[in-house]
Amino acid sequence: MQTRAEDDESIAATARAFPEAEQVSPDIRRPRPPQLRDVARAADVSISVASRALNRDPNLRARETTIERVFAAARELQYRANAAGRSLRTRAVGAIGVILPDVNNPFFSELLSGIEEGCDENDVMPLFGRAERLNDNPHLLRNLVNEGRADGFLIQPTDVFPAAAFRTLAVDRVSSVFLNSHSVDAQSSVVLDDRAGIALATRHLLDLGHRRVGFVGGLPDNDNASLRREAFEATMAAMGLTVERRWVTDRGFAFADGQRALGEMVDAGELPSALVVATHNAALGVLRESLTRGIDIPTSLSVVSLHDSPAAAYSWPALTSVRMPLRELGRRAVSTLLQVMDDGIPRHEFITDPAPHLVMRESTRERGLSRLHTPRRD
Amino acid sequence: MQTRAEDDESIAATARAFPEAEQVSPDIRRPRPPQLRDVARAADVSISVASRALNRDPNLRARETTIERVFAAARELQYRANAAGRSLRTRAVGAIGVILPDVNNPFFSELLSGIEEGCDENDVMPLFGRAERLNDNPHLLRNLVNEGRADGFLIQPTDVFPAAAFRTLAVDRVSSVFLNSHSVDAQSSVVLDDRAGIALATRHLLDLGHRRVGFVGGLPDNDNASLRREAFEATMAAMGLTVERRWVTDRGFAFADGQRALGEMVDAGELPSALVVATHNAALGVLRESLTRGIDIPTSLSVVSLHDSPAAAYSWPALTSVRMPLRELGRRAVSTLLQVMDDGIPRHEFITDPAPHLVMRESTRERGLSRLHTPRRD
DNA sequence: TTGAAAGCGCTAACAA
DNA sequence: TTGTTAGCGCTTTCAA
Repeated sequence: MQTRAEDDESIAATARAFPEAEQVSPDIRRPRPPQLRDVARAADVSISVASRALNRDPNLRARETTIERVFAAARELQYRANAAGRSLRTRAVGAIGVILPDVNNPFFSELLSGIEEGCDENDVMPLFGRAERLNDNPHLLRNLVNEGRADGFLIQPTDVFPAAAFRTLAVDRVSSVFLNSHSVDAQSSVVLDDRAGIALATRHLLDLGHRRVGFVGGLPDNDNASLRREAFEATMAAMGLTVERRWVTDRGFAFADGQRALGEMVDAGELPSALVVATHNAALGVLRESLTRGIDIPTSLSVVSLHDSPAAAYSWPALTSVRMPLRELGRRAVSTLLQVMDDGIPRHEFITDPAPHLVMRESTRERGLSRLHTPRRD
Repeated sequence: MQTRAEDDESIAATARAFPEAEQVSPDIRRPRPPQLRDVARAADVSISVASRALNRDPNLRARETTIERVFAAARELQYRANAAGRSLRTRAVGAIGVILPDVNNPFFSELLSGIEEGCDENDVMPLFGRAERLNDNPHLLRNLVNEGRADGFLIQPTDVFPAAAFRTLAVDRVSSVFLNSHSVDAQSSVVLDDRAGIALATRHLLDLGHRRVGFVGGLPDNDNASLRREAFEATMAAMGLTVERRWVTDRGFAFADGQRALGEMVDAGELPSALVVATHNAALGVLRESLTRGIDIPTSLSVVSLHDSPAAAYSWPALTSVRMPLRELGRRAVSTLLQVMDDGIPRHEFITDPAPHLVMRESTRERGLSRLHTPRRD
């Protein structure tokens, strides 16, 4: 039996642990979610029949009515299999890590939708992570795997990525699919038809009568950047046009790179009459720099970019761009990853359908036409 | 001993199970991650001592060297506790769902960083989800809980949110914290000092000599919008200034709402000399509309917005804005959620530190000053 | 100061 | 056609 002092201390300890316990009613505890055994009981079958019915085990030879009873019970109870129990048994957690750089890049919105669609279709859970986080926490990917939180990864690499973080994936033999990366060390990949996109953008300018066409590209040692530049040069060459060196830049894919590219072209002398910009953010940078420098787009310079986004409609002037099938990229990336996880065989998928599509806005115009809309007064 | 026929059948079965096994070398299998038993063996202790040492169980009375041995072994093996095993036992998974609208809103980048920081500090895993997804899949949150994938939620609600999806959280007694929502039905919340932010923006304009100041606000039945509008009116009143009705709009927080607000103000007649815009995207819309309509910012109209983002530096002209402590909001939201999950007591936190901070760019100017930088030619 | 063992929810091998 | 049961990796109670 406790003394009075002990009673007091015990009460005090309780009070410290629950400083506002009086505000919490005891029945506020969250009820236990329904379990497989509840479903089995409700359907009047054994737990194992319930499990095999819900998982559509082909080896289960049961009456159709029995199976239907199980499903009805599961629906009724809003049963969802506990992920931990299942994962412990199956050594797979039904979740994939999705590592993207720079989540606020406006063009990701559609990619994210596609990935979520693919996940919904295949009943897996996406775990989104910003690539920046790998800098603070280089073991993140390995930890995710070792903790059994992710079965595989979707990764969009960039120039500024900690490549070492991805090496460990190969070492640990974790399935991963790279998004729109033509880099050779991708184990598996799903890529867009960048070549067709750039060709479409370039031909658009040629169709408008432009002949002095420049190219704002990515860093020279980036595989995607080289591919896009080659596609530009090939399209020009197919028309019998040569590309002036001074009108081709390779500063990078970011907003500031686009600003710098246009600035340097201006400083170097005469401008081309039109520019293909290899990526969306750089094109926004070009637009911004043209405002700063008083270059009128599209009257004196037409600009078209690879990749579209909502921000393209918001810019000044609204940006003409080539819309790439990013939603499809996301969906296919998920299904490809699941296949790779299933059989361990690397795959390289190429998305040609739907094809790239030109979205005409205000930043391109026929060569030599004067602008139509209200000029900004000064 | 097996017969030849049995051998054959066994081989056939293997082939069926691994249809393209010849392409996969046998050692390509992913090695089993280290387990607690491996750590225990390496440290020469029992599995239970290892567990209690790693979890810093205060009831464990063990030699310091023993504990150190366990940690050394864990480090050596890169041990990470399997989440499924732990979760099965503890009924908590160490993950929180983070539901945000409109991931590509540029201002989220900093909020996301803060949330990830908070998660790293507390060793929990964020599961990001776009609110749009709740439309396709209204049971998402409940499923996440019933599957044992998330222990609680961080939610940023908006006008277009399926409120019903959140009701179920309360019904199911799932801990959740609302981000910067002053809405009354938030069980718990962490909010910024919007009032101070709006006051700072307004005073900035007043300090520049503006007296005819307008306000571009959110929808009238949005709690945050009302609060911001009241703060604006209070700051004006404190200076003895009245607010003209026609210079106050309540179209909403989106880009297009800002465009529409300015358009309607222009159509209605004389403009104020300065505008406080209650949110970032709407301010970008105001800037865009001013270009369309040939209104020179900041010469004829100064614009300042609540909330800053990288896009503010990219707009034309670069947007002067009030930087709110979004990173801190993210960090505190995580720690608050963990507290609520721990004791079930709702909390309402108010972030005043760091204080809102004015970021001067190009969209505000002293009343009556002509512009300094190179005008855009026409 | 340390260890043995039960049991979390599920799947699948095996038994009936 | 259906049921019983072992065991996935971990934490924690209880015993030593």
